[in-house]
Amino acid sequence: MRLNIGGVMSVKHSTQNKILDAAQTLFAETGFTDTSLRQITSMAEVNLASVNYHFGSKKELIQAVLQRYLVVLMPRLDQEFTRLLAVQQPNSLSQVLSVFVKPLLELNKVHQNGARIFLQLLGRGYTDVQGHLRWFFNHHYGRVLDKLVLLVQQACPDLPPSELFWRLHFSLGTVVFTMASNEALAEIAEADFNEKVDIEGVILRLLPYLSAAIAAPVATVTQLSHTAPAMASEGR
Amino acid sequence: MRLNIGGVMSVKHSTQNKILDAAQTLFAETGFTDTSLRQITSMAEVNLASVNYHFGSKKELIQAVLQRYLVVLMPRLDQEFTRLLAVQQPNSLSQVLSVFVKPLLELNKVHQNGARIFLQLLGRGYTDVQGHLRWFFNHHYGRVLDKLVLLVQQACPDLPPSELFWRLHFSLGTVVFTMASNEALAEIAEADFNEKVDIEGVILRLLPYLSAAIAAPVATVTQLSHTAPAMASEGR
DNA sequence: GCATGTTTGAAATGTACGTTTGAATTTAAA
DNA sequence: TTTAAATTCAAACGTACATTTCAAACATGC
Repeated sequence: MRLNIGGVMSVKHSTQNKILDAAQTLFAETGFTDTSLRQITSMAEVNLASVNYHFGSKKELIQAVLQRYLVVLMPRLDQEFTRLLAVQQPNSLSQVLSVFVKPLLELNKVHQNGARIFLQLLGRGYTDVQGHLRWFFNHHYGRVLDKLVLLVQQACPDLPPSELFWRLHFSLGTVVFTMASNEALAEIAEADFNEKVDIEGVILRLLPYLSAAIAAPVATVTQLSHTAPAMASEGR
Repeated sequence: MRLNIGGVMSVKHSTQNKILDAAQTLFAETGFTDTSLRQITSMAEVNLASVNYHFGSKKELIQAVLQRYLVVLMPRLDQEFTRLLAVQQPNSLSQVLSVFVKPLLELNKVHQNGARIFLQLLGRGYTDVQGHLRWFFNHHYGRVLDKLVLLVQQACPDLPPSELFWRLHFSLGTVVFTMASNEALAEIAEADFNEKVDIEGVILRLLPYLSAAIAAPVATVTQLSHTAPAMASEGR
């Protein structure tokens, strides 16, 4: 297993990269388990065995596809979070969420449509039952996300920690699902509203939605009992 | 293929129902494609061939699993929507969203933990690439959801239709993703916050979040250009 | 230009899947 | 009790999959 540095063939069109390019496209479209190595290698026009030769297994190929983007994105995000944490005044929620925009869109430099593809892959990673991906992600990048939680906590001091936990996961769901079904949604939007929406358009639509959602007033017991017959153990 | 009405064996423990019960559990946990008929039939303690005998194919089994809940839920929702549409004053957004709570929780009468299982299945149906499910759903229940769109439109008259389209799908993502990963989330919540949360608790936490999100102020061009370098074609 | 390590190629291996088959068994009506 | 239909059962079928194998082709350093 060699890395082909300075070989006659450019790194861009090496077998490894042809595999990664085909894999990310098919993974984003169809999901990890529903994409076979045969589809990948035939789209990449390489031999079936080369996947196992270069990456070891399908599992490791999936991780390699994600790593291409994560090694660019996460340090950028970490840097932004650290910067925001350093300022004296706590940042507003929309300020905090806005720092995602640039680093995400810069993934387009990693690969054409990199931002869209990465977010779709992220969606697949969470909804396909890829246990190893959850571990992989938390193990490598858990620290970075802790900073995000801290920032949101500072922006919404009235939000109980458990409520914040749920709302951040609600928000993750919003993003991840939107990106997983991005293709279908964009098609409908164009057909019904004659509105061409790219990944940047979607991200910018998400920001005010998520800002308002995360900072929403916490429901009180009396409010809730108006709308539902029984109550969960709220006042613990 | 017979229907076993009034036989000596109660309908509840008929082969068909044993299959449906095992299938819904495994489908909700692992997804449709990642659950094999062999897993289902061995959990249900029935013969492998009985799935194809009673349901025809795996595809039709998936639809039958969902139908058990949809035939109960959708008429109830339709009734609630129609009622709200009949009143003179437009309803508030939280009023509109609240009508989901009761019908959803009544799915617990269909089966133990029916509400949770149904919502998990719904999530799987949207994230697994089951094209036939999208068709099946729209074909049978598209009319009901049109009423929901109308209600939200009345509750948020300032929201442009295309923005409402996106926000409703964002919200669908929130719900669907939350339910798909409900198990993991509930575990973390209990470990980190010593907080036992059932499906009702999650639904009630979702309501204020979604209300605020859908009704969020629409970002203006000037607001957006502060947070991002380039602009999508917003003022179409 | 030879030798060595790297990469590709075609074929085969073993496993798991959805589905089908046909005989055996159970059920319920006559 | 007889009889015909409905259901269950074990086994097999054909297909698709990830992975392995090993020989051929290739590149690279001496």
